[in-house]
Amino acid sequence: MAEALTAEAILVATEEVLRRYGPAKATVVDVAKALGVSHGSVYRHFATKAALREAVTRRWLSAIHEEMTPAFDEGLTAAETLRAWLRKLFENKRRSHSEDLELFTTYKTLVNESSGVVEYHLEHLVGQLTSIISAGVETQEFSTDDAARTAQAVWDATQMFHHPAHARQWGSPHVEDEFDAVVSLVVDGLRYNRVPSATGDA
Amino acid sequence: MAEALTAEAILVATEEVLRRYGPAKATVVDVAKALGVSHGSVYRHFATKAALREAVTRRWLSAIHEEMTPAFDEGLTAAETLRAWLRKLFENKRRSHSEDLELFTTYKTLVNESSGVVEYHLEHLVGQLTSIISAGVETQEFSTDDAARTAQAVWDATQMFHHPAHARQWGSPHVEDEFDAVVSLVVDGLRYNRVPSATGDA
DNA sequence: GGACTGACAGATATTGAAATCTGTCAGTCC
DNA sequence: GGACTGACAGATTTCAATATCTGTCAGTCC
Repeated sequence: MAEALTAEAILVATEEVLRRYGPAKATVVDVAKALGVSHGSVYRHFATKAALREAVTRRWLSAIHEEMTPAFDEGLTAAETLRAWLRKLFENKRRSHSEDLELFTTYKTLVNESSGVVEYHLEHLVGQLTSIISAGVETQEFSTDDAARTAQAVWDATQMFHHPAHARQWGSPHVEDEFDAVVSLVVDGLRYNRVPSATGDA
Repeated sequence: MAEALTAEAILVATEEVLRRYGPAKATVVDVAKALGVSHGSVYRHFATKAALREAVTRRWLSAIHEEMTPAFDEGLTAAETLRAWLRKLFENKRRSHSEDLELFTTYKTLVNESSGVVEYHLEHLVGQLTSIISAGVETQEFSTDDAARTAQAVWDATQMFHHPAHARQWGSPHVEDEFDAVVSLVVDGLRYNRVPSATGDA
């Protein structure tokens, strides 16, 4: 008798099937075939096809979490840490988009299917941003009375460079400059050493 | 004999047909039927179906241009003018999205079909932003060495509040707060009265 | 007895023949 | 003679039959 069928093995096989056939064509029967079992066996580990896909999505997103965990290098200012984090996120997205567009599209589809998982993922990343900003507030480099709210604002302001809806622009020769311009604008907005404006706005 | 068939009349009829049937079902034959002419007549004014749709798109976008022309009220600071302009854009988009989702979706489809028209539209709006920012630089309220580049950055940073890909979030109870947070962050980034940061970032 | 199979019902997707649409143009009508 | 028509060819879409897939479960096999 072969090794026992594990959830892990099913997830690996599902990823492979998704990669080969794409999200529209990948079936539970294909996954079972790839594993050399009947498709009924797959259902002993995952209640539905949707649950199986969601597990794959969760797996993929948690890899991003690890990859993105911010490095608080002692020699770096908060602005540098923030800039590096945003750049790493952008580079990762852009690379996976340009190097394997098909797979990128596949995961985009999966992610759209399970909004709950995405929400958690986004909260996690904004949480990482919050910790970077909080560290900057601690050293009086940044100023904000609500780090979480400001982190969300930084996230929102940089959507162009991580939200897949904007992926088409990632190939443009101007993106690089636009990224720098937006990040600079945002970092300037965060800075502490600012004299109160003479003409405050409502 | 009835009035002569004009391009204008065809555009109006096309808008109506698009509204009723949606972009997928609206045909040139439908437009001709609505006008009481043969579909061959429509082709005397528009070379292809795509050209007809593009003309409708152009018409719709230029209405937005007029609506968005910024009001340089003497009593307002540049920050207030900028904030008001961004808010008006957001409110318009949000309203047309919530009040007639079907029509909003229809125009989203049309816009995706003719990328050239959109590019011009975006350039026009960023141009309006540029004039607002330039005015702020003139009064020393804002600081930038390249108003056009900065305007593009402001546009990019506020994508969440005007790009249709983010429309789903416009219904969330948090959007209002997120809009304020992003705009405040951006306006802070633009301000002139800033002491050079002690620890500049690379 | 617990992991697995495979046949099954209802739901979903595929396919190809028939219908409709796009774009053209010779001909009709003031 | 210029605005318009309507029949036409090729491209696209629709629709219904057919095939495949999802999820279940009674039964098989160590």
